[in-house]
Amino acid sequence: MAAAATARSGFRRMFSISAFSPPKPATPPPKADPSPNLFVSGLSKRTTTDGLRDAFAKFGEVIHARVVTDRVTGFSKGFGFVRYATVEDAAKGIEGMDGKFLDGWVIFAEYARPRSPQQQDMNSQPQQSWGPPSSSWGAQ
DNA sequence: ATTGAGCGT
Repeated sequence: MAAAATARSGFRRMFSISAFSPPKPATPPPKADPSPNLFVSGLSKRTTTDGLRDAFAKFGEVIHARVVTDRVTGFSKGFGFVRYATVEDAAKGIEGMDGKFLDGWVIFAEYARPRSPQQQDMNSQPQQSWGPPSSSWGAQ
C-alpha cells in the first residue's frame, strides 16, 4: 500500500500550493474605543427614549438615554444613544442588547463616537472676557 | 412627511 501513500503525498502537494494567500490576517470586528456612550441603531419607529432606557437599564446604570428624532417631524429616526455610568456597564449593555429584539426590530448596540470636541465638558470652557465689548449693546 | 444605513436638538 505504498502507492496510496504516494498518491496522498501528491494530493497533499497539489493542495498545498499557497499561491492565493488570503489577505485576511484577522477578521475586522467593529470594535471601537471603550466609551460609556453607546450608539444604538436598528430601533423601531415606535421605540421611544423611555423604552430604550428601560431596555438598557437592565444591564447597567443608564445615566442618560435618548432616541434621535427629527426636529421637523418629531418622529424617531430609528436610532438613539445610551450613556452608562461606567464603560463596563456599557460593555454589558452591548453584550446584552446587541443583536437582540426591541419592538420587533433587531437593534445594534455599539460604542458611540465623540460628537464634538466641544460640549463634552462644561468645565473645560475656554477663557473669555466676561466684560461687555462696550459695543453692540445699543445696536439693533 | 416615507425611505431602514447610520452617530445626536
